[in-house]
Amino acid sequence: MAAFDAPFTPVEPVRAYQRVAEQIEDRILSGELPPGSRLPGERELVSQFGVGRSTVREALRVLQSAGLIRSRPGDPLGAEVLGVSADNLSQALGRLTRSHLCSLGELIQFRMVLEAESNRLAARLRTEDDLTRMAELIERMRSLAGAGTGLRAFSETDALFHQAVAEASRNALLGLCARAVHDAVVEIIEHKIANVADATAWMARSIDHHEQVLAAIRAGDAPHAAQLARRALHAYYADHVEPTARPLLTAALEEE
Amino acid sequence: MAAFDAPFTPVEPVRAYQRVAEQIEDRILSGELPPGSRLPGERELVSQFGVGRSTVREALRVLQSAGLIRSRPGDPLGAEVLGVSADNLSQALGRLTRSHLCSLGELIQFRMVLEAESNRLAARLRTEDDLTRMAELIERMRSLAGAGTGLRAFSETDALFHQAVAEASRNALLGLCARAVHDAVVEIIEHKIANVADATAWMARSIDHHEQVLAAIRAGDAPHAAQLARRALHAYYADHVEPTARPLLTAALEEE
DNA sequence: GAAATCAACTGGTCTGACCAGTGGACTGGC
DNA sequence: GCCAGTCCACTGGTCAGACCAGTTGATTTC
Repeated sequence: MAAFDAPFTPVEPVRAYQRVAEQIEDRILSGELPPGSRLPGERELVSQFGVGRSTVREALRVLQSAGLIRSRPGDPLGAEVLGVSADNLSQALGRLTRSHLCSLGELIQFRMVLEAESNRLAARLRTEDDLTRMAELIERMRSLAGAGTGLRAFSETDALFHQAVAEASRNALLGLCARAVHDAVVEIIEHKIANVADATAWMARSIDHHEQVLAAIRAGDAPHAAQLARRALHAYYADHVEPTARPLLTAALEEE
Repeated sequence: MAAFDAPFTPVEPVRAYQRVAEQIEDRILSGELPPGSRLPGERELVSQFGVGRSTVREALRVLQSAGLIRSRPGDPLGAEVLGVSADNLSQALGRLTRSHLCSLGELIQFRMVLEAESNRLAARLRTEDDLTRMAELIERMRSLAGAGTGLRAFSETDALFHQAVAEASRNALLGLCARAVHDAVVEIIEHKIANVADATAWMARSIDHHEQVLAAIRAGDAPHAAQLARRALHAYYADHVEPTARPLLTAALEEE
């Protein structure tokens, strides 16, 4: 049947650097080269693959731009394997936005969807351990806010809380994407974020929000947990998006 | 205040190829180099940037692996600008799955979320033009199924329908990501997809589903439109995911 | 006028070289 | 024995020049 409309597919040449990159990528993704391990030096790879150094280097460039490895001049151990992360995703999302293929408003709306779904699933599937961990993180946020140690440590704990929710939702992909979108958003309106007028008040409100989320998740109230994420993001970002996009953002607010 | 916890950030060296790649990427993303336009030849870029050819080539490799350009040996016009697409996203998602950082089940679940939300928003925001276009595409699917021209053309029209829904939802990002996830899924279980026992029956069911979606969107019944996407994906893929993931997939089925 | 030929390109690859930076071995003084 | 300083082999980053296979368009040939 498949022979009807496309008996043959066009064959395009495979470059040498592609096959080198593929071989290395396969070993990284299969776990044979775990994060933290080292690749041989470039000159060693040259002799192992039987190609020139420029070919090896182009392959390494591709892997590096995909965030799979990192290399440092002078390092006698060779390039370091980083493993797969969400960096590449957020980079791609940032490009989409920068090229005006999608707007900041769409990014925010997308994040509303992801976090809401994360919360919803967490409310249904969370274990006691998940709840304990989330409560711990909120406690840590509270102490950080009290100590006045600045926003950076607070934001890190914030991210950990979201990660804990993602774990409780039993879908790592939701969490990874939400993180990627978050990073892309921060990259775009970073300067405005840094200008939070009163950091203390902001942290207090953030803690309050997280506690509500935790309560909803603990109670297993999936719709409410989802709605909390939507509302919080809308309230926080609505003023930052293009005025024309605001009605669309509001359209994503209610499920019903 | 920011001076408290991180007065200085570490400065890492910027490689020459990075700055070359950045300059070109900026021009592509800003629209100054629209899709279809051509970059100068490598030797020309060498003299414009004042760097060696290997540096230029590594920069082009990075851009090419990001899907922004494409080059072909012997082409006197130089590398072609492709613009931003979802390819990079699906590539990143495929890597996540291949490295077992997320499972096929999570991918499917993620797609359920995206398509459901796309349908929901489309049901609220669609215009008459959107509805007309969707109806046209369903008509085209019907004629393709009747003509027995094979699955490929049918699947293309299918993709166009989903794109039309995404347009109606006024959030391109949802559509792009759904497409990326779709591609990643196809890449993983491609062989099983190709083995659809009875293509005719499958196409008939697909058309039926699309008609239901269109009806819900036309009626403005957002919850129902969303639910249709969830159910269809669940019904189609539930048998293909790891048995342990099935309860999780089912958990994402109902909103309530 | 159509077909075969040719020459001037292109990108892909290889080689060999140099540089700045890194880290371990070696050496000195204590 | 220990620590500081020096040194050197080696790394990745970059450059220059070369060759090849393939494309393209003009030129020649019939």
